[in-house]
Amino acid sequence: MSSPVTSFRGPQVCKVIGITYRQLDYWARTNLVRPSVQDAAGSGTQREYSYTDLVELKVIKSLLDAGVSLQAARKAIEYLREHLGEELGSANLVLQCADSLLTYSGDQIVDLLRRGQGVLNIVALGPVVEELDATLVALAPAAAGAEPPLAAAQ
Amino acid sequence: MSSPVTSFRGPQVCKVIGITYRQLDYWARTNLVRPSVQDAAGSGTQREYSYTDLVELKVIKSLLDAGVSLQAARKAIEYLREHLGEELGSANLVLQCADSLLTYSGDQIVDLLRRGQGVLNIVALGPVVEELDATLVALAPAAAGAEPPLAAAQ
DNA sequence: CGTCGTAACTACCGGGATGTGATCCCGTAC
DNA sequence: GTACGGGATCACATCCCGGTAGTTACGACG
Repeated sequence: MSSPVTSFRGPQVCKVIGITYRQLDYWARTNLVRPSVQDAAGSGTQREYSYTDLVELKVIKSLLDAGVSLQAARKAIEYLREHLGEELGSANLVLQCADSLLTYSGDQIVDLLRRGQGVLNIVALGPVVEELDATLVALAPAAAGAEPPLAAAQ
Repeated sequence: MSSPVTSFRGPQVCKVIGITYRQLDYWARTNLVRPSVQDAAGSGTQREYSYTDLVELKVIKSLLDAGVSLQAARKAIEYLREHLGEELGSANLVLQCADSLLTYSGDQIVDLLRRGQGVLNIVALGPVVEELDATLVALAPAAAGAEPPLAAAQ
């Protein structure tokens, strides 16, 4: 029995995340998210993204939809990339000025607001990952039977 | 005894808020924040901003510093403008997708995070107004003895 | 080998936002 | 009336971002 597909080609990624190919291309070329399975090597080759890449892309898309600039999203993803091993399902990615951090309770956020000096951008990662997984399942035929590793691991 | 100055000219506003004249000009011309005391009428005239204008400008600046786009800030300010009469010192301006709202407790924010679908941008208005007032006091000579109405009212 | 489909790549363009330098215009002082 | 300072306005340039369309190149197929 063939193993589930765990890599995704560019156009599939666009469909799953809800972005244009141009955005994906620009984000790859400017080193925001390069495909970690297989990067492109010129015309005719293909980019292959991992599930983790998709999580990052999904977070970026959520931030952009919320009105956060691409520049700020870049910084946040750099931080997230260093903490992907942690339990994301219950974490919140918090952007505070140029810093990012993960919080795991509402109290932590309230505390940040009280001690902070203005603005927080908060990404609840649970819902983001859930929506990603749901989209992967819904588009499974189109994505060649791709199986969300997080869902499978649970 | 002369009454305290309660309006601010363009360059003073730039100094207080920490933005360039170009930004102030662009924001006025594009109807983000027009001076409510006296708008410009061509070269040689002067814009005069009220304290409320300064609060709005300060919130915008805080949002931009946090990486929020000007477009998203526009929406937020439209909402804030309709609720300025409320107790801002203890309120949090929360941006959720295209909607904005004011919350007054950490519990409300935690609840929004649980029920929401991704990203919140939160402006703690207390610290923003406090920093504005502190800057006005510190620059009082430059701002011709301007007195922060909120501080005076408290 | 030629053709085709697919995806990557490239170039141009436009919109948003802002920097920079120059010019315009008003109010004030002499 | 002239000069000046301050602020508004204008024009051009730059950067970021991404849309659009055309070109390039690879692998599959006959």
